[in-house]
Amino acid sequence: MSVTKESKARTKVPRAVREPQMLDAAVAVFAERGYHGASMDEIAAGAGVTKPMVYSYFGSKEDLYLACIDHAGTRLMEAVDEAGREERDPERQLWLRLLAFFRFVGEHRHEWRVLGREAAATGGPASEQVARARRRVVQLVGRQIELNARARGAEVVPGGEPEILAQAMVGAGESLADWWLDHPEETAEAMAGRLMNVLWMGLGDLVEGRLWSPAAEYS
Amino acid sequence: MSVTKESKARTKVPRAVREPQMLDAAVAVFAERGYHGASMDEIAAGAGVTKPMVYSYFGSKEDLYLACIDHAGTRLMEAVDEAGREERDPERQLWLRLLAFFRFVGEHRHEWRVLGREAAATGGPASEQVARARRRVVQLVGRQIELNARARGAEVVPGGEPEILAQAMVGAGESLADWWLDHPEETAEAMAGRLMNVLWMGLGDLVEGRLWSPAAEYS
Amino acid sequence: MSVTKESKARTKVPRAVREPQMLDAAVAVFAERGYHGASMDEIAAGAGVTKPMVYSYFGSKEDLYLACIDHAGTRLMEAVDEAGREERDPERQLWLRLLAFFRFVGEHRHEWRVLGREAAATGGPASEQVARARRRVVQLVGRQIELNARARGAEVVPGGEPEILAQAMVGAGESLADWWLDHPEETAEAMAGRLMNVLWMGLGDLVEGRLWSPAAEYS
Amino acid sequence: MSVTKESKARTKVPRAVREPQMLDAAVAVFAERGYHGASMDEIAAGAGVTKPMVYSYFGSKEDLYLACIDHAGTRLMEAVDEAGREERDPERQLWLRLLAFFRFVGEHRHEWRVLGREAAATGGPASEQVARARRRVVQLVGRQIELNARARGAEVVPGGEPEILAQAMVGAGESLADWWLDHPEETAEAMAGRLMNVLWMGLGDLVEGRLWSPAAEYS
DNA sequence: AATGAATGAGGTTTCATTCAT
DNA sequence: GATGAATGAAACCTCATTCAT
Repeated sequence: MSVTKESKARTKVPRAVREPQMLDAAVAVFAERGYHGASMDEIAAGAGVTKPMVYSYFGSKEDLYLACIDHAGTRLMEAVDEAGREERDPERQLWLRLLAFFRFVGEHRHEWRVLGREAAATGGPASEQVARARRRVVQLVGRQIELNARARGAEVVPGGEPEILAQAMVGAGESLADWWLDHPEETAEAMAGRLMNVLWMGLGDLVEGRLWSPAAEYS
Repeated sequence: MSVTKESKARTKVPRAVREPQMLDAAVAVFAERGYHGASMDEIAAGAGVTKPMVYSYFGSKEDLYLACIDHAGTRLMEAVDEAGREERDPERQLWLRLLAFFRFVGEHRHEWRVLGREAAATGGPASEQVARARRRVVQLVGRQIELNARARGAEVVPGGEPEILAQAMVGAGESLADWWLDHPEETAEAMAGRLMNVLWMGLGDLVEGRLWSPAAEYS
Repeated sequence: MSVTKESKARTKVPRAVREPQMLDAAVAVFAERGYHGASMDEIAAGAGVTKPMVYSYFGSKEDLYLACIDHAGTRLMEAVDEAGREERDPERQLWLRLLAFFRFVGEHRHEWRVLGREAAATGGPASEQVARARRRVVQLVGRQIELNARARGAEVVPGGEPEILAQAMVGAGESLADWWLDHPEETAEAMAGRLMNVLWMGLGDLVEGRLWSPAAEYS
Repeated sequence: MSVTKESKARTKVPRAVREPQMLDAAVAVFAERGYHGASMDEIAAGAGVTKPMVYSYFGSKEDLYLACIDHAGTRLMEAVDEAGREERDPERQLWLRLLAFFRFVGEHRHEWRVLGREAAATGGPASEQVARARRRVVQLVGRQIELNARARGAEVVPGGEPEILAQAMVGAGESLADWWLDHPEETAEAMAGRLMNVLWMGLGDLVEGRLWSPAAEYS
């Protein structure tokens, strides 16, 4: 008399399971289409639920977008933060974190995309949230730079506040990441190395043959 | 006695005048809202005409977008190209062009925006056009780097092909430009100087106090 | 106390009910205005729903049109086919089917209209579908003619392939049907009789006083 | 000093030349797209003039349409009328006029199309005009039938008023004409012969081998 | 006589959002 | 908790029609 269980197995999935599914689907769609181009229909379909479910969980399109920003920002911060936690040498710590950044970008393209500048074009109050999340990343990089400066004995970084340099660094990183997408034969290590070279040694040193290389200083 | 001219003079403006008006309005709206977020109604209103006029002149939203890309890309290229045409010293040429770039960005925020990465999210054949325009910019920067490397005696730039470095450089520039928008108290010279510092001397030099400065070398 | 049921009962009608409602409304509007002249607004209003519902059910105007063609074509075929299924005498079978055709036209003017030549003017892939549906009707008539010819001992119908004669027959039928619309005092039997006369006996016989009449042969 | 004449040769074309050009273009577009589907832009372009010219000549889209109907109707009437003017034998006269009809259709597909049933679907006051034009054709055919009946000694045509038979005849003719478009290997003579067979001899005679043939009776 | 420029109204289609079950 | 059904608003685009030159 009992019906087989699989006939209608889509009922009563706990929130803890449904929510991440939706977030993932939303991140993927937002990354691919942008905020305005994304449709709640596609997001719901991608998560395997119906639209009213999405609304019941996240309230509105904008709120869902904010949740995506939070989600992606937090995960990126965690990955980068954890990467150099044990390391005491600031230069090596920077390297480890740059590497973690590129690995994150490589493995979570979608997440990084929604943090990118494209997202800021929304215009509504979501722009603020995106800007805040991005600023957190930039600040983290800024602190790292400051640390390195202090380690070398400089009280402040000359030539610009650390945050400005960090801004440039993050932009360079994102740009390189984009280039990476079209050249998947490169490794995260190679990409991180390039960024380290550009920023750490400067073009000036590069053209005179002074190369920064992880192998030269760390086993 | 005479009314201000702008109040309601919307009759019979020749095409050569209307078209740039529309292009400007379109660039402004696309920059502010992104491709998907922009509405033809708003663009038309911004140009002081009705929608059908815009369609009669540009055919479709996508075609209008392409025209904007072309317009902005060409103007940027011209500005940067002309800046260093007379200069023979590659380093100073790079500086002049960086400066021209920032001046262009400062004076044509909208134009630069539509060339940014956001534009690539359209998905249609417009993405190709945007990518092409951006690649032209990157290639120009790449050639500049190569020139500088050769001037210093290096056959090739170590640490990565010039195009990759250019990619990072453009990204850093765009990121700095964004930061600039929130800090308008800075001058284009200061911004260009910062980018020059980051890229030319390298963080490594910066933290040891070696500063590149235009004032030091050029009167 | 109770209000009439039809006033505003627009909530939650299941798909199996709404779809035919929409089809009927669409057939009516397409018949009256033609494909280009019909507006989705009017169709939706006719079905008592809003436009998005129509799109959600049928996808696009052209798809809705195709569905109408299918619907009408199938119903006409069924009516005509069923009419003579039990009859063994070919002549009487033809008569029964002609009668069924006119009855269908009389009771479903709209359906017949959308199958008419007007439909072919769409230009898109819908024209193909309309042509196919019409061809099915013509083929059915053609087979009927062939049957009659064989029953009278003729191997082939002289004077033209059956399909061509069927083509003329269908055209004559449609034209008579149109005339009928302006002269509703006539019965379907009278109309079918006229067509039978024209086609069966030929003008040549008619002018010599040889009349075919159902009453003369069938009680 | 004098400019070459060809540079701007589109000024001052007399009305007697322009008007037929426009009518022809309009007939072509209306025939291909139907009333609603036709655009004044396409018509103007097809005539090689600008839209305001069309409006100055014909007033409105509907008026232009009416003019097309008139034009086509008149030309068809003239062609058919002239065909049998000298002929005294009614049967041969019918044959000559049927032939003229098919020749007209073959050579002026567009004109015939706008007289077809498709045109009646406009809904506005134009429908009346179309109906009137069509009725003129049907009446002409009707008179022809009556003439033939009288020639054979019948006072009235039994089995239906001549106009009804004419209606069927015209419908059959139009349908055959449509079929003809897909089978251009047939000649106008063959088509007219088929229609003559269907209508004159009747299926009843055909299936018994009694064929009407122009060669048998007329050289 | 002729036209480039311009528009208001209306077309199809999509989308975020909400009921009623 | 979950969903099919439904909608209002707004998007892109077209078209018949009219001025001003």
